[in-house]
Amino acid sequence: MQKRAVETRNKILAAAVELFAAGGMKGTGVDLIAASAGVNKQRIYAYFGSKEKLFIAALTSVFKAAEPFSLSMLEEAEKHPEKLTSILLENFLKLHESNPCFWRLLAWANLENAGLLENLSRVRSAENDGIRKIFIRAQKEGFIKDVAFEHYLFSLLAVSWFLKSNALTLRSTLDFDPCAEEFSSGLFAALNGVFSR
Amino acid sequence: MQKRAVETRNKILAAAVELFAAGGMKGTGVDLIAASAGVNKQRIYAYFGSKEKLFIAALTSVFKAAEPFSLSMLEEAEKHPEKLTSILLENFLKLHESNPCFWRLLAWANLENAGLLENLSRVRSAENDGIRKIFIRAQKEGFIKDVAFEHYLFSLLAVSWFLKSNALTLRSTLDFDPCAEEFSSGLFAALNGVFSR
DNA sequence: AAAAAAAACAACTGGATAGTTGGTTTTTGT
DNA sequence: ACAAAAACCAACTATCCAGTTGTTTTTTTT
Repeated sequence: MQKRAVETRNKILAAAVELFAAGGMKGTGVDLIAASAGVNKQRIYAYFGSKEKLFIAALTSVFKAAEPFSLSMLEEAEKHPEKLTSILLENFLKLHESNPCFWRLLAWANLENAGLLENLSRVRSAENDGIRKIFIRAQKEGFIKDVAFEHYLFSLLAVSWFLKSNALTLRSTLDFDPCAEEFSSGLFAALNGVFSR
Repeated sequence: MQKRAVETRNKILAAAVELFAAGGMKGTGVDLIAASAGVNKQRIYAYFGSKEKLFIAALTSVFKAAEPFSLSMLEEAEKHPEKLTSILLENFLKLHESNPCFWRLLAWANLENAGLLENLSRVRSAENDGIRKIFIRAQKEGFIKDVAFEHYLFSLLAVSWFLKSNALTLRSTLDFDPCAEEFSSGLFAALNGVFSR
């Protein structure tokens, strides 16, 4: 594949990420993606085969884009194991905010394309292993309560996810505003507290 | 409106809840809903006006259906304030499992129809006030750590939601299985622990 | 400069689907 | 029994959209 081909492929992928994140798979037309990428329609079929395959490509693409983030996070956590919980939460949230397509694409996939999620493989398992090591060290050094790593990680992922995915519903259902910056910072501090010994 | 009319209206609503939960709004045809309800198509337009209005009706319907659940939960928590955390978590999860359309419809709405969520009003704020009272009592009696109620409730809602909404993605991303029953029970016990004094 | 790859243009197929319309039948209240 | 409400049937419009095809133009490689 020539350079130009790679470029147009990337243009398509970028547009697909953006538009699929906004409208989901059923809600986004192939013609729209082509137009938005400034590319002819058949290029999509030439490079991706079908709308569904393009969606999968978009999904794995945002997954990979989220990786480099985690390295700097691990370094920071290594230096301050006593703040592990809030460091993780803040970075998960930052990841969501710097890459707004991530949670939406993932949420769409969970609803629309439950079947094709198995192919995602465990891209992130390396990162999770990194977190686990620090977690165990922090636990041994007495900074963190005696809970299983799985339960710990799951809770933090859940909180940061929920903060983004259900903000709208919660705002109208609860009597406090989870979108406010002071809410998330307070929440992170509180969780850091409860997980500390 | 006569009895029969109410019945067909309900048949339509029930089918809509089921099908919209499965396929979302864009992914579910009006003809399909009509067929599944065993009802003629125009009845839908006669009683609901449009597909979108039917969706809103379906959404508010599952919201109301989730209410009676919370009363028995509050009674249970009242008796065992020291187990408040796991009681809440178990009941949130039970609510999701006994009403599988709830989280899916809500998730669809968060993605597809962000705009129309404001009308949901605070159906559940009464329940939340009930939980808050017990929480504060449990805190005064020394069962629960010194965290704000908002942060506490939010974390529990997040965990129980995440358990359902992202089960598929997590299964292929993490190296443990959040769908397993022993995972959720372990998780609940762990959280009950960390929030206890 | 010629061959090959990449991309564009444009029109088309076929299927699905929201919402409408007009006429007929069944059920229900009185 | 009769009138009104409820429901059915069925065809129709208009539109949108995934995927295809054939042809022509541009770019790259050699």
